[in-house]
Amino acid sequence: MTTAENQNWRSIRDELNRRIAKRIWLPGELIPGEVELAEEFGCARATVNRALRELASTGLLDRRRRAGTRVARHPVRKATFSIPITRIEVEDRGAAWSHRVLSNDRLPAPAQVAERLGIKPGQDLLHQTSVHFADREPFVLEDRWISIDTVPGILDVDFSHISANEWLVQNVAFTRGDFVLCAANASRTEADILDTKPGAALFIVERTTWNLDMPITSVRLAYAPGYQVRMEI
Amino acid sequence: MTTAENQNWRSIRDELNRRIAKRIWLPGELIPGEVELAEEFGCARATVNRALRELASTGLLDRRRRAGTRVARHPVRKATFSIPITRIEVEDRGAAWSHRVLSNDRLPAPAQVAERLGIKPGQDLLHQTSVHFADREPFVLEDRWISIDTVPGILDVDFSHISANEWLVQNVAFTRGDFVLCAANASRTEADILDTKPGAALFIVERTTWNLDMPITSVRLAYAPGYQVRMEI
DNA sequence: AAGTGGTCTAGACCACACC
DNA sequence: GTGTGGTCTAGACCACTTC
Repeated sequence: MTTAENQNWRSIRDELNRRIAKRIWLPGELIPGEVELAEEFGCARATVNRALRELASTGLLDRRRRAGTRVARHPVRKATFSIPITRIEVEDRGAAWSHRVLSNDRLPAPAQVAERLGIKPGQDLLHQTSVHFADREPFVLEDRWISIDTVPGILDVDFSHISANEWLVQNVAFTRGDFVLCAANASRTEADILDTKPGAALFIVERTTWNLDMPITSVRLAYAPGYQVRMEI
Repeated sequence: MTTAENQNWRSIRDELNRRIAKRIWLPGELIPGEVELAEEFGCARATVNRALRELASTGLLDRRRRAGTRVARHPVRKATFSIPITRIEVEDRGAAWSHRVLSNDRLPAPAQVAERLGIKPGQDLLHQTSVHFADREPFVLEDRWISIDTVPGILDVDFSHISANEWLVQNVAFTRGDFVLCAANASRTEADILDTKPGAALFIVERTTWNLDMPITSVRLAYAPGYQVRMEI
């Protein structure tokens, strides 16, 4: 019965994955329990558990106490989407990064921004707009609101060499973030800044982050045409 | 030293997360080893290991043998991006789903499609274009190439009630996928189909999937204006 | 060489969900 | 009640990396 000893959890995961891929186990089907699989693979139950947990975390299996483990009927697979520092994102593309601050003002929070951050409208925030460049070509336009309450140090930062993005990432940890991805036509102003035509399709990322329920920043990133996000599963 | 017994790995994870968020441990700093943390929390090393592994998997910690565990300097955090069945995506928005097949032809693979799928140009594929509707409003335009070799059954499917998307998800497991997200201006044809104006900014998803190195399908999804992808960390 | 994380074991008890 | 997964333990050996 034991066909292979010295299995590690990865090889067990791969074998179970194969059985799902090859439809040896059909969607919705109950698969053997941890104890039975441990016997089959000649390993401890904890090792099988590790493999099953990984597959469940990618959406391939549904696990419930008492009910057992089933192959997911609607395999809503999950891909990871990473949030890099813009400077590093540019440099990873083999380009030289630079940036320019367009505006930097203390302003009361507009209603929409206050709602996103979960604060009272009118609270003092730092509003900054800036452009990041890749080899002198506009790369992304950043429109950012920062909570002065949470991040008082932001008022003393010299933004000539470090962007608000990178300063925040390095100086303020965040525990929670909301993200919205969408597409939008460039306004005249955006087109001018990004060196494109009004109406050009821009990839937009809106990101709001908190640190333990303290709002940090809400930012809208408008990427120059041609920008792509790549992911793998 | 032991401040709390009966800790589970989640509470240990949360406590370590708090120390990172509060900058008790600074970015780049070496944190105590597993043995030491296990003593502090009064639990087994494996329990601490579980908590540390979770934090490392979200990008908050960098772990290396011999070198120890450090707080990530550039916390490239990861969000999960799920790949739903379009029908379910529409219904989750409280709308009624329907779809219409615009074309369905056996064609030799164009070079670009062949390259994406990793097959020889000219190989026979099924090319299908279709529109999904949400409450009779165009939702997404789908341009799909399917490998007949890998999925011969696709030729016998009645697409009047099930979309290729859903049929494939339910009938062909996939083990690997590439995704590209970007924005594009609607062509005249796309605008007509999606009931918008030429030039409108469309959110584009290009997705290619394989099952154990057998190519399944490559699809380009052009979402009607207003579409957003939401994620949380 | 030595210290760190990576993994595995054998066993145990618990929580939950279905009976 | 009862069976399943969820978690924990105490110990062990291994793999990798830095010294």
